[in-house]
Amino acid sequence: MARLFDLNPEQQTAVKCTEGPLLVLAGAGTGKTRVITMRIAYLLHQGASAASILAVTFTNKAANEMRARVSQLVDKPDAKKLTLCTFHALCVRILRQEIERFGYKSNFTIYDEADQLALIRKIIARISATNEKLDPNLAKNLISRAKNEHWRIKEPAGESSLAAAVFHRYQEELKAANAVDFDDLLILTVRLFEEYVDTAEKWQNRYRYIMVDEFQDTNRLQLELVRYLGAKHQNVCVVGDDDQSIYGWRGAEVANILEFEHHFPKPAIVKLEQNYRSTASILGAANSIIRHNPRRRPKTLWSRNGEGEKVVVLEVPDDHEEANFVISEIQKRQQIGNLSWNRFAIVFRMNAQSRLLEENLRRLRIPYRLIGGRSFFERREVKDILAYLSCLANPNDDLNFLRIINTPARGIGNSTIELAVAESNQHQTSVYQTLLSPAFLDLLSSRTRTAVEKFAELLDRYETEVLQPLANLSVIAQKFLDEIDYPGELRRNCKTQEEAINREENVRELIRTLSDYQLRSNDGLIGFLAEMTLDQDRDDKNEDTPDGITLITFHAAKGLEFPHVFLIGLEEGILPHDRSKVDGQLDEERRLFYVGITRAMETLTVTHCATRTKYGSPSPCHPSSFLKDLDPAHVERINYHVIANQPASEGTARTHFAKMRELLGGM
DNA sequence: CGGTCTATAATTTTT
DNA sequence: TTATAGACCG
Repeated sequence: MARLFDLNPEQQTAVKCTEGPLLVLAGAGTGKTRVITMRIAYLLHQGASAASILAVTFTNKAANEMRARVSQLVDKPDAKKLTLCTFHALCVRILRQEIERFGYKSNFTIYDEADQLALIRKIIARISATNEKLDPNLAKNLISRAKNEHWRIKEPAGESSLAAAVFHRYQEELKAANAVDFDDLLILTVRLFEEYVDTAEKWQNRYRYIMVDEFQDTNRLQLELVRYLGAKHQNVCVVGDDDQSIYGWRGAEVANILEFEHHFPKPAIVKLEQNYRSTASILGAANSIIRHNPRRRPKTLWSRNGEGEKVVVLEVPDDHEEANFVISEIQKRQQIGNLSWNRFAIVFRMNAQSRLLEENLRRLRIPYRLIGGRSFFERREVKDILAYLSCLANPNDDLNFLRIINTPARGIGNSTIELAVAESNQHQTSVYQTLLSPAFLDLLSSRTRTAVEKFAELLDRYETEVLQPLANLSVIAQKFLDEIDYPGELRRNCKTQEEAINREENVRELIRTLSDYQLRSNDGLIGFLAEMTLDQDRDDKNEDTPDGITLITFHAAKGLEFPHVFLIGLEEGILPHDRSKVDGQLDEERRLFYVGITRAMETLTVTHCATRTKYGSPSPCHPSSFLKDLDPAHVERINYHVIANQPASEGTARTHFAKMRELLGGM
């Protein structure tokens, strides 16, 4: 463990404190991931078995990154035996073994938010009276909140009668479809531990050492889960930073980290305050902002990186000028230092703010990467194919079944489907089961009957094939798609050739992903589908990331770092956002600003506009109230007009020349 | 039923 | 400005 000497004293303490509860307060850029990975290596070195170590993260990305880094420190077989995953993946793993106690089958399907919404829409349409209206999105949020708040209580929350009815029905239908949603994964696992002491003990014994990353982002249920798992051995190490808690609006409880000792008594507490990322100026600015939050564990970041340039704060006339200024500033620095575009990030509060930037960057032909936007999985063809595969894995999942029952059209029309749904409701069976029943088939015309029988036979045949132990899933999937002529369907539904080609490529991509999956996993189709649902952020996973300026929201920027960071739109109403000025959410907005500041390694520029075009019309803006808290010792306020009137510097002129030549050359 | 029109509202989004 | 949902009409 010679590598231990690479760590600072606090980090070493955190790594070596293996027994009993441990709270690591890891400020931004203080080497948090390093501590966790080293701690895992240290535990193994001390003789702990890899199978007894559990490390939980929030995102798949974090889990993958951690696994990669641990793999460099420990033996390969050990690395494989570690349980290193997200909360939800851990719950899936546990529930695949235990869920039958709750009346589900172990091949349960996981509904993502789109599935949830589709189901809720269906239910609202079915049960609401004509004069009643309920926004499905609102209903989804109510249901999720109710499930999270009342998971101990069987009765739904006292919402409006329609919402309560939808809630009730929703839960019934999920169960009937042998499906669970994201909340259920946590709820059922916690309930499992609560209600079955022997099972709880089994898992407590399994995981002797538990680590939780980003603990400030855990919600109530995730805390419960950790409490149960760690109850016996108490070797629970949580790592996080209350100052970076920015997901309160999604149910994260900062209290979990602020009151850690209530749940795990007498923990060791280690503060990591030495920052390895930023200059002293940037940290000074960050400290001066976060200091104003009342409920927090005080920390003061410091670094040996030197003072660096002062943080620049600049008021610009309007949002167009803002975009202009930021981009030309980046262009200038890129040119002068011959830097790659990768080193620059522009950070904003709302996705809408990226628009102007994009327009400008496109016009100037500067490469950029826009982070965020959930797309791949919202594409119809991807959803369709996953629905097909889902039906092969769990044909009783009505939602997925109905999605594809007549796609491509195969002679099972709406009236037949309605009849089948009605029958299935009456007999409390799935639509698929209904289709198989002779009683139902007798109700149909001979032509429809043939179509239904053919479809049932098709599913049954492939279901069998998929279940073969040595089944090559991607080959089967491809064969299946060809047999139902999905490519044809795709072409028929596309207006342009271009669109069709694009969608076909998406299909190939998915099949390829399935093929890759099978090379590294033995969990079959069920496992693949779960992974697809639990890891939807797989847009550019395969593509090698090209060079470009990063455009990103404050939220999405957490955990990342860039040499040169521009925080834009620091205006009252945007950051802090108007919609968050109710109850105590101002703290979180401040933390958001803090997160933004601490992304910067070398330079930080903050802009705000005097006027901004909001919803089409210009409206005056005031500087964010947070700006006045910035320690003047680390900040330089620049007058925009002075810069604007400067003649173009040599660097800029050269840039323009180069661009022009490039343009001309291309013609 | 499906297309077009009009009113309305407008963060952030790990699983 | 723009996206979306509901109304409205052919």
